[in-house]
This record gives sequence, structure tokens and C-alpha cells, in this order.
Amino acid sequence: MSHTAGTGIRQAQKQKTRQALLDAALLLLEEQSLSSLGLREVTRAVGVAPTAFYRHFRDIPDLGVALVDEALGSLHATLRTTLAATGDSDERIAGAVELIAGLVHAYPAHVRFITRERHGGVQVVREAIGAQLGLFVREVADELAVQPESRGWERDDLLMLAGLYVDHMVMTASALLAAGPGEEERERVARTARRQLRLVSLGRRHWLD
Amino acid sequence: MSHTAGTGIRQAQKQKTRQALLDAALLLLEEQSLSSLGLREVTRAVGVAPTAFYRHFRDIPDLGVALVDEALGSLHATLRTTLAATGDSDERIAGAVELIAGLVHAYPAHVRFITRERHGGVQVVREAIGAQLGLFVREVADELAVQPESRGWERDDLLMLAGLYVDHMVMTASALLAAGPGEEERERVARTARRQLRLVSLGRRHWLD
DNA sequence: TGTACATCAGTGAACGCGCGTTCACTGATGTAC
DNA sequence: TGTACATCAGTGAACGCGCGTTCACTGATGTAC
Repeated sequence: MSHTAGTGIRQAQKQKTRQALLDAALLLLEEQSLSSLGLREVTRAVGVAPTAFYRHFRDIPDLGVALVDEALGSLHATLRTTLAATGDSDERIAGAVELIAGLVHAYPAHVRFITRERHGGVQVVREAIGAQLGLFVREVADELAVQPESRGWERDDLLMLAGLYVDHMVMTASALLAAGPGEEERERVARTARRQLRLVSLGRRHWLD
Repeated sequence: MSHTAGTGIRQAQKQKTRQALLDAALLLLEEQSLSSLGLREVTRAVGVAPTAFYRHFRDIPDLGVALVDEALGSLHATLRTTLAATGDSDERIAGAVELIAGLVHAYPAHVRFITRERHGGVQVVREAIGAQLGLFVREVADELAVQPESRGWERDDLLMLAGLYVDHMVMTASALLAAGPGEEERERVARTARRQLRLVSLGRRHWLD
């Protein structure tokens, strides 16, 4: 048995409560910012005593950082390959936009949290999101680097393009969220995103002219 | 004398207090979000009684909407011409990025407010910012439409490109703010922004190929 | 397997504090004549 | 110009309320033997 983690039933129950706190916070954050989220509000939503919060997080910003990990931590492999694919044909662009739309559909609250707190009022959370997005940019640049279209490109320019892709991804995700549940408006947003990516990929193709 | 507005000294004093409330709020919002800003916090910073707040705003979201107008209301003419100019030569691109850098330098708190609350937790403010940015997009598209490079472009595609420009402007402003006071890092951000705009303008040039 | 002790996730009472909002008010400014 | 009344920006006391944090606690789970 490990020293730092509890054993069996006790540890499992603790994880369950922790996850319930994260889930409740995410739900409450649909209509407010992290900097106005209350600790008692979160524990009340879960149905535990306010003091139970301290068994899991130091304070609300600490919980926010955990939410950033939950939202972005597992996305690296997926984004690395899919975003880097956008430089190519219309099919691959459509696939990348579909991936974003799928993520927004599957995890709307996580996406809202990230776009809201990316420039939000809680410094440590802003920094955590910035660090993850910066990692995405470098990973996408790595992936772009091995593509034949990038022959002759400098690292700096690959990072510049990767940054454009990552920013565009976040903007598209946010626009899809704002579009609401209507299929028509969501398709309009997706269509605009695809054409913007096509314009960028045209620019990419002629960068070294 | 007007019926809706007071006269002379009284009205001038009221405007002065109102402006002091807006200024104080903007200052306090450097390290928090609008959804956690307190009415008493704002009046305390100004040095008036909490109840004086109600002579000027219904509540904090109402003050937020006034801040959106203050930050973006007077920017239309400037942005319309300058952003639309980015499609062209390297000089015009550099000029556009310089304009953004100048605005960030002159009104850092306004810029921070807009980027923070664009996706923030207060609905009416989000909507007010979205409306202003949407107006920017249409104005820039109008300006692009009369340029010779846009011959043969559909309105839909001009809006798509204008959206790319406006979003990129907001991202650049936010990145410049995050860069802090260091000249070196700010120039790195500006350099990346210029190259991204150059890539976009290459894409624009080949859009109808 | 059984027993005796240790751990620790979650409890519940209590605290001091600042919040948003109400209300009747004051006194400088504005208006009518 | 002077006077009498109206307006209204800002005041200050009071309210009920929910906040974050402390503390000693309980009792189920874990560990040693």
C-alpha cells in the first residue's frame, strides 16, 4: 500500500467527494466567474458540510487549478494530432472543426470554464490555463514540423502558425457555446470556422513564396 | 434647459461622481471579475456613501454595461479604418499592430476589462461586448468591401475575414497586456502578431485562386 | 480470526465581518415670479 | 435683484443574511500483532 494515498474504501470515498465538489463547482460556474464562486455554495450543492471542503482543496482558486487539469490535461494527444491536421485538405479541416464541435457537445461546462477563466480574475487559474495552452502550441508546432508542407519553415514560424490554430480553436469553441442548442446557428459558426481555417491554410501554402 | 438632464453645477457634479465610480470600478477590476465586484467596494474607493451608487446605476451589471460603452463606444471610427488596412502591405500591418499596442498602452484597464468580461460571468455585459464586437466586424467588412483586393468577394466571405481580424485584434491586445511592462517581450508579441496578420493576408490574396 | 489502537473524512457549532438594500433625511442648486 | 418653493445628489443608520474559517468532535476504516 502506498504511503501518501489512503487505502481501499476510505480513499475511494474521498475521491468520490472530491469529484462531486469539482462537478458541482463546474455546474455553478455556468452563470458566474470563479472569483465570485463561494466555498459554501459548492459544499451546499454537494450536500456536505462547508468544512469538508478543506479536506480536498486549500481554497477556491486551488479547486480552479484542479478544474483546469481536468478540462485540459487529457486533451494533449487528441489536439496534437487533430489541430496539426488542419493545414491540409478541406476534409482534414472539416475533421478538426468536427472534433471541436464534439468536445463542446460532450463537455460544454468544461469548455465554458476554460474560455471564461482564460482571461478571468483569478491569477493562478489564468496561469494554469496559459501554461496548458502554451504546451498545446508547442505540441502542435512539433507535429507541424514533421509534415512535408513545413519544409523550409523556421521553428519560430511554426510556433506562430500553431498559436493561430490554438487561438482559433478556443474562439471557435466559445462561439459554438454561445450559439446555443440551435442546429442552424451552430452550423453557421462551424462553416465560418472552416473557411477561416481554409484561408489560414492558403496563407501557409504561400508563406515561403 | 433640457428636461431629462439637470442644469449647470448640479449636473456637472453628478457626472463627476458617476465618472469617479466608473474609474474606481475599472481599477478594482484589474484583479477580479465583474461578477465578484461589490457595490460598497466601489463607493468606498470613491469616498461616497454606498447609497449614492443608486443615483447612477441600478446595480453592478448596469455599471458594467456603461464601462463597455466607455471602452468600445468611441473606437469604431479608428478601428474601422485601421483594421481594414491590415490586408495590405507590411507597413499597413505594422501600423495596425502599432495602433493596438498604443491602445493597450493608453487604456490598459479598459482593455483588460473587455478581454476579461467578453466571456465573463455577467450575461448583460457579455452581450453588450458581443454586440459591439459584432458591429466592429460588420464595419470592417464594409471597409474591406471597397478595397480593390476584395473584387469578386462575397459579403459572407468578407464577414469571415473581418471576424478573423477582430478576433485577432482582441487576442493581440490581451497578449500584450499579459506580456507586462518588459519591452523585449512586448516586441516579441507584436512580432508574432504581425507575422500572423501577414499569413492571413497571404491567404486573402489567394482566396479566389 | 480477533482485538486494541491509529488514522482521518466529514460534522456542527460558533465567530466576526462585509454585503446589498430600505428609508427618512439634509442642504445645495434650480426655478418661478 | 430678491424671495419662496421644488428638486434631487448624496447621507447615515439600520436590517437581515451568507460568507470563510476555527475548533473540538465522531465514527467508520485501516493497521499491527
